Amino acid sequence: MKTTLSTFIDRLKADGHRITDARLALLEVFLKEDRPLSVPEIQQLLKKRHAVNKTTVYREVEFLLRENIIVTTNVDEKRGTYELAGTHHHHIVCKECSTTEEIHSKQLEAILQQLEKTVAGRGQFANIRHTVELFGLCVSCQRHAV
Amino acid sequence: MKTTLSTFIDRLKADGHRITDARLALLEVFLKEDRPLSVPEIQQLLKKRHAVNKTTVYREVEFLLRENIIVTTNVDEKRGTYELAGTHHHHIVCKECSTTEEIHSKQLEAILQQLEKTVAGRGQFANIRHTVELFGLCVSCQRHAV
DNA sequence: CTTTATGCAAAGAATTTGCATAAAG
DNA sequence: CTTTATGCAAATTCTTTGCATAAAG
Repeated sequence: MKTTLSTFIDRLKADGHRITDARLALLEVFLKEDRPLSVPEIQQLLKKRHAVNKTTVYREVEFLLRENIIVTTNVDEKRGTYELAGTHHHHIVCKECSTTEEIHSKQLEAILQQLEKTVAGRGQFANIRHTVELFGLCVSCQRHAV
Repeated sequence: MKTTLSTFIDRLKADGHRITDARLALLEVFLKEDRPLSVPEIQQLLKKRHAVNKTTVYREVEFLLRENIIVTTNVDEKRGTYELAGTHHHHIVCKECSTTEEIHSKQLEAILQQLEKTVAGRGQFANIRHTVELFGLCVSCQRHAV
């Protein structure tokens, strides 16, 4: 199934949530960018179309997490980063300039699922999710390297 | 090979770096705790033996990263976390209380190596490293869950 | 109307920077 | 001595909180 704005709107309405300008704006940004975004980045991107207050962005991100519309990624050590949930995949991120590419590996996914099952089986943890990120130096930054 | 304090000291001396109290204290904490630590955590732990200024901790962490003595982990979305480099492994972290357990999987490691090789082969990224973290709810937090 | 979302201001963390001093070797 | 490391204060950046107002349905 394809992820579109109206899918999300329907889902939220069905669960009795309100459709507000800010909420729509956030969803559009996530759909358009289709990559991990931090709150400051989202705010920056929103300035162009429909400025949303910092606090509201933080709260809306929490809301979208609760609704399982977005998930946490770990492409930035120091800031929370989020992306649409449907599109589960991993990234390779440039250590210097943060350029991001997606990585797809069925094999990796399979191993991770198995691992999660094993860990869950031990009974120590439930409700497991994972993040996998690769980091490297992109071509352009390799050239400019010292 | 076992990782001991004197190994690190020798390595640093050999590279012409100074052995200072703060540097030793940081190394000891990393060796003792053997888990991902954030700068605020390190500072807290150091208070007991040999208090080190915040700024110094940040700078020392950068130094140890440059020397490849510690590496970045991603167990905390919002803060930088670091652990000794030799002991490469992954973690499962409780979303609620941050209790951490190690995860070892040769299979996972093998896939990741292969993946890194593939990505490197495309020529777009060099010098690749990865982070893998699982997140879940630990037994104790499952009980207290709403 | 009633509830949920928003914005603003202020507080709290985490991280970084500049500069003067101290300590290592 | 010379270089490298340290500490302190101040500035930045990211995130959270309280409270009053606005908007959704």
